[in-house]
Amino acid sequence: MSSEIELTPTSHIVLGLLSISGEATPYDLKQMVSVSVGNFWSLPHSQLYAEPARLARAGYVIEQREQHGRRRKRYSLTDRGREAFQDWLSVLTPEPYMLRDPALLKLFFGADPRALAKVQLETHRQKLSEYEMFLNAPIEHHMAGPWLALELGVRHERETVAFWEEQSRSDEGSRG
Amino acid sequence: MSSEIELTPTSHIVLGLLSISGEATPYDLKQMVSVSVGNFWSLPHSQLYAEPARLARAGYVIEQREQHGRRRKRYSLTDRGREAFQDWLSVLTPEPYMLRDPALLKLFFGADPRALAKVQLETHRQKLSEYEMFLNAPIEHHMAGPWLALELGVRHERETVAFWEEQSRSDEGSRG
DNA sequence: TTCCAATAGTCCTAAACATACCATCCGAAA
DNA sequence: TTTCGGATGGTATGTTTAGGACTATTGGAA
Repeated sequence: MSSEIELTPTSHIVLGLLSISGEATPYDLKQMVSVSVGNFWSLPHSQLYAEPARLARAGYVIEQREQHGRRRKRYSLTDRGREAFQDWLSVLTPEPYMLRDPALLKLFFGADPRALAKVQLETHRQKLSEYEMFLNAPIEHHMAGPWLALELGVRHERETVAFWEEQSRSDEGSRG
Repeated sequence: MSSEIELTPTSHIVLGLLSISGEATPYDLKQMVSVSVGNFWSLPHSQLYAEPARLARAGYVIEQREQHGRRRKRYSLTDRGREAFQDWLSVLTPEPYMLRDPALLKLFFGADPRALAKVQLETHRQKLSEYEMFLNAPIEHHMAGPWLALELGVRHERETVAFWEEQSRSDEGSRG
């Protein structure tokens, strides 16, 4: 029965969140994503409805409808799903990462750095302070993984803010 | 005639490269991308065949076949294309940036940081030294945009390398 | 003169994207 | 007791992308 599908990053996010939470509706997933992985791996919420269904068809998760109210779909891992997730976690190959920053693109193609900086600083400072709030929150019980990911996020943001600050200070007429 | 299309980041990359080079075949674009924007905005080479054609249909570029040899298609900007590109360059909105790093995803979901670090260090050190070679290259004539983009790239890489170095040094059993 | 590597281009399918739209629930106020 | 709005929850749809697999052309060396 279970048709063969390719497990994509999206798949692993769903599997991972289910392995943390035990079970979840797409809406739950959406909430979880928005405060965690969503910070560094954005995906449209529609994916969080489509992907679990796809995983269910292939036997990685099971789908059960709630009995009352909206009869929402709740998903949880099957053994196959658990296994697939662990496999993915433990295979450490140098997969390509990808940074996509429209501002960087504009910078590259010659947009005015100072003008760009003005807008970028706003965005990135805000992001940074959001992250730092998490970092400084008095939690004694945190999971190592998310914590480390957050730390790298903060470092990137700090560096980015520093960069744009320099740009915003740089004087014009220094063309090569 | 020219059907209306949405200009995507890919479109702007093509327009931008054409505005720099005057004209180019898809293969040329491919080469250009691979040593420039490709470093921070990856796209499959097939896009560089499809996108110019799409832009041609909408009147942003014109397509002319070479007369001899392979009769390749050479593209160049129309006025409309030039204009659209400048418009894009000058509109500075806080568009979202995106970092997608499978390693970060694994880190988040609990992969062993030290094991991850081993692989990541290799990749990122290599990338960094590649960038630094560019930076140190004795060029007196460089364009400001690419140079700045490169600089930010280097800073990101340095930060990333530093992070993974710390992870690879961290001792195990320090769980919260 | 055929063989190979580099060059150059095409095509296909699944997945991702974006976003608009639709439906349900619940509590407050009219 | 209706009705209204906001939060919750979900679906549908048309493009675009991803990313290979595949094909073709060319020039040179054996």
